[in-house]
Amino acid sequence: MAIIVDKEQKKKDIALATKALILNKGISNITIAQIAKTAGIGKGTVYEYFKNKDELVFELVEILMQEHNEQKEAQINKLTSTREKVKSFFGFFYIDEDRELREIYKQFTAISLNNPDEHMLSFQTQCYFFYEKWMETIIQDGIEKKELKPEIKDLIMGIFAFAQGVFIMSVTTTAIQNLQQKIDNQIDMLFDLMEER
Amino acid sequence: MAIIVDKEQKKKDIALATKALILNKGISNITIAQIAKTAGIGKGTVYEYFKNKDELVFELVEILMQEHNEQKEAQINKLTSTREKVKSFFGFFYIDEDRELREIYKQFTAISLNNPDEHMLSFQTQCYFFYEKWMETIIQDGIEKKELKPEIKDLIMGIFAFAQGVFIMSVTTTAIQNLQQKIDNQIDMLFDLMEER
DNA sequence: TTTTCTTTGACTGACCGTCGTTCAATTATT
DNA sequence: AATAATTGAACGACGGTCAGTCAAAGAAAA
Repeated sequence: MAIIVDKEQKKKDIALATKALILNKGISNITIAQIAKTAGIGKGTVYEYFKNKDELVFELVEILMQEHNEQKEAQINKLTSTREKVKSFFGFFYIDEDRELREIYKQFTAISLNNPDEHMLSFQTQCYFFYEKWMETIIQDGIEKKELKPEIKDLIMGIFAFAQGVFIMSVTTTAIQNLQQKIDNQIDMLFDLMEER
Repeated sequence: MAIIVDKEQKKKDIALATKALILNKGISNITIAQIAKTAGIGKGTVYEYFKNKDELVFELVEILMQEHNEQKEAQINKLTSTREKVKSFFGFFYIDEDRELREIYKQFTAISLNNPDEHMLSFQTQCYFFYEKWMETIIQDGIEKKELKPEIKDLIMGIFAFAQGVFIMSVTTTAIQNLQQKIDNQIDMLFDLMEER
């Protein structure tokens, strides 16, 4: 046999090595040559691990989202009120700590809109159901603690789409001045309607 | 003197000539050479009217959105109930007649996410405020007719973001089975809460 | 008025530089 | 020796540029 490298690990290493570059310039303004140089490898090697530039962003999204989910779960577990848990969850779209993932997510969304690639599509679908399930457990907990009316279930997933939509607007227009306020308001309105008193 | 062409008109002509191509293949999978050939002009001429490929999509969005707004306004004016007016408004995201604009809008959103170009940003911002104002007049009318409680004003713009978000999800995942149902449901829930009885 | 000259804007495609992608050669390891 | 991994030169496709061509139309001359 010969050298055996952990392909998955090296893929991650390359992606992480170019993270800063991608965050600062955007994947569409970077060349493969730059990527290779930054990662300290040859241009051809990039293609051993990635089909194309877009896949680099995909890999980064997967890595950062993994990290993010773990951190967020720990954060949310510290909270007691369901309202605060939900706000923390959607904090992704505005809190400073998540800025990097948010930037990558933005670029990833642009890629997804252009090329409905098989892998990316199924990944995004998995994410959707993962977050849906997660949110359900948070809400179910609130219902069982008699904090919330059961009808909230029908409405909570709407916040998902709302947050995503207003985030896109905040990037593509100059009309959204305070993203946090917009999202928190929506959550507050929902909870004001759905809290047991 | 020499030939004077209506630059604005010719720009529109070129954009419309390549509409089908852009709709079918997506702007990122088309070459300038193809565009020129399809429009029956030289490659250099394309650059007389457009800075780059992205601007072609921008031009198409402007043209089709103009048309769309006029048609939609006529449609909405035929309706009487505020709920139906709002549903018709957001029908943009799912009705078959708007498929072309929707496809272009999708590509335009991807472009906007990548390059926060000055002109596009201000165009999107204008659109945002235009639609906001339009929606306000529809809602105000409903309030004056005692169909709706005034509090609906705080909630209606949320539907905008929601619809945009769920539309993006319907493109980037396979989780959204029935977009129309999702949007109509949200509108119905809002109106059920906000109708005077 | 007719003819010729001059100017101008529109248009073009050959050309250039860049960049994504490939692959034959090389290196490293067992 | 055999195999895995790496590499960067080479290739080809594409976006964008620009020097030159052309047709229209006013200006000048006859």
